[in-house]
Amino acid sequence: MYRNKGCGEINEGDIGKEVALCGWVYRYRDHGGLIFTDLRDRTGIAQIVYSLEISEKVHALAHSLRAEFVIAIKGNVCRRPEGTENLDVKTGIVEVYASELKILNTSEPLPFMLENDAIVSDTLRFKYRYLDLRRPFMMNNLLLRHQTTKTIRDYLDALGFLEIETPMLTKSTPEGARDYLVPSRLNPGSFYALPQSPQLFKQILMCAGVDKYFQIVKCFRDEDLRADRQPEFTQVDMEMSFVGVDDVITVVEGILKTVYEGVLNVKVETPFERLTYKDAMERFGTDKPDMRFGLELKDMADIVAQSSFKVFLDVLKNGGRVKAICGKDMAALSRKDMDNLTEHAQSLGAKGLAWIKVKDGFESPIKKFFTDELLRQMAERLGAVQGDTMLFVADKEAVVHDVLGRLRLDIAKTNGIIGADDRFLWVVDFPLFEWNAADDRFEAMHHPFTSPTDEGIDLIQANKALADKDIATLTSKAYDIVLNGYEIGGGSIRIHQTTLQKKMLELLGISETDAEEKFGFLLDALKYGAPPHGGVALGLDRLVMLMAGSETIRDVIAFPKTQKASCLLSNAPSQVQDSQLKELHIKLR
RNA sequence: GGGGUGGUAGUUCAGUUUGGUUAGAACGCCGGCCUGUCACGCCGGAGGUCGCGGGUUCGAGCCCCGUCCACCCCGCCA
Repeated sequence: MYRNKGCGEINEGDIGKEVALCGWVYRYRDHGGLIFTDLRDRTGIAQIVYSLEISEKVHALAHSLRAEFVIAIKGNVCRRPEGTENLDVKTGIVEVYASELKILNTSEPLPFMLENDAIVSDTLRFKYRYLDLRRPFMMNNLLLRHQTTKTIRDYLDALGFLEIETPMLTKSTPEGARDYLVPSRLNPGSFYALPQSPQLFKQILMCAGVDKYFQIVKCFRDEDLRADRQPEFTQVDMEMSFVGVDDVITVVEGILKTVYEGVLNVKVETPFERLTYKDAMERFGTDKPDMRFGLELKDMADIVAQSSFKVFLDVLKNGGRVKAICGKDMAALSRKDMDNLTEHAQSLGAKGLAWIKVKDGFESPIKKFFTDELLRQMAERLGAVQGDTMLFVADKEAVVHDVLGRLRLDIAKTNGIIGADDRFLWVVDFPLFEWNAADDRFEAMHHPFTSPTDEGIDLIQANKALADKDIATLTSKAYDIVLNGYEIGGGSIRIHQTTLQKKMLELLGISETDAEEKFGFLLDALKYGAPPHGGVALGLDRLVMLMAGSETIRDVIAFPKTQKASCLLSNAPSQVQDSQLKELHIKLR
């Protein structure tokens, strides 16, 4: 027997007992006649004492211990002498007097220190991930992720969901992200694609009568990486039959509430707040607003229309928008600061950034175009008080929202006004289509199987040719779940009738042959009694990242990839032998 | 594809503005001392392809050109 307790599990109840512990030497403090080591395993840290009075032999051996040696000890648990307790450590009331010590393995000096707060470059962390993961906060992230998936599995199981696996070697889909391709040896010139999501298969499971499906599953998208995006990531994928939007939302709210309360012990109020896509864009300039602070975008058109500022007036005349946000405490910024901020806004696509400081009256290069009354009205609408700066963007609506939405985030971060509590939000009523100017056609905003709202269905099935502007106003039964400004999930009610699905594909400009080729198997399945169904997928990595209070999903993925999508631990991707390529009928260019 | 930040000892960084003797610090590492430490302490020591390649120069960590890697962002991510 190596051990009968975890290092972090010994406590006052063990005093007087002999325990056997195993683990890594986290730190050693050699006082000559008395040696202490902090012994670490997954459960925590225990202080081991090696004393000449217990065993000269053990004491001598302990002298040779170094960081990250793997050892097994036996010894008596004792209360620490009064005044030497360490209340920062869970086991800090007690210590173990080693009567036996076995060195199970030695360790070379480490490439970096394992302290929680040690700053280590990502390059080293990824190359020596097994060392990085030994750090308590990383081990905690693994634990947190496990507890989260376990809680979700249990919760969905209790609701009658079946966990079903879908293929990893599947078919390339025409829309969406770039696919990872896998060559088929048995079918020269043909390729599988790794799934971007199990979308079609889960809908087909509904056609099979599975009723409630879920899967915690890897998905793959060959796109550029970000702090919150990896090429392979994990979805909690779900699909349900005979449900509407509210049914799906209720399940997700139940999951998140249970996870937060069960894993983090944080109380969560349901139902979550909901915003329509339109309101989210109007008020926050984004479809994934961070609700932990205000600084909302305000429409200024009616006020600035009364001014003589030609820039604003021209924008309004051309159908553009003039909106503003309140830059808290930004009146103290210098002219140069404001120039930098303007440059920043321009880099985001704005033509410029107009500002009016509230500072013993108003101060601005454009002040002369506004009467005092108009300035007062604008400050009032924005809630701008002494010390604040009003920031204006005038442009096409999309630019105004994008620029102000980002500035809003920047300002909140700089001023530290982001609330401490996590804020869940549903964004609903997404547009059904999105205009793709580059390809000169409409695209599905969510995906081509998303159901329009009921009014939309009526319109589409009225069998009249729809004008582009009508198509653009159609909304869908799609929903996103947003947490602290991150999209942590999304889904929709699907189309379950062949006729409507065909209409949709038509509107998307996907030919019948193409549709048949790409996802004919779904269209077929809809013919044979497909039930109404809908679902959702949660981004597990992002959810756990936010639960862990981390800034990047790499911290909650055991073996993440770099920004160039390589694995520094295994050195993937790598070249392969010519013979392998030959078997796969592939010739490199 | 584009913009930005960084790369100097095992690690984290300073040194680059203004080119000039032997490239520093802290932590870690090695040796010694130490019986109540917990980031133990004290004494001593070792440790460098300044990412890589080229150029300018009497002389390059520092200037110029190229390139690689990591990170952040834009595009992209239904």
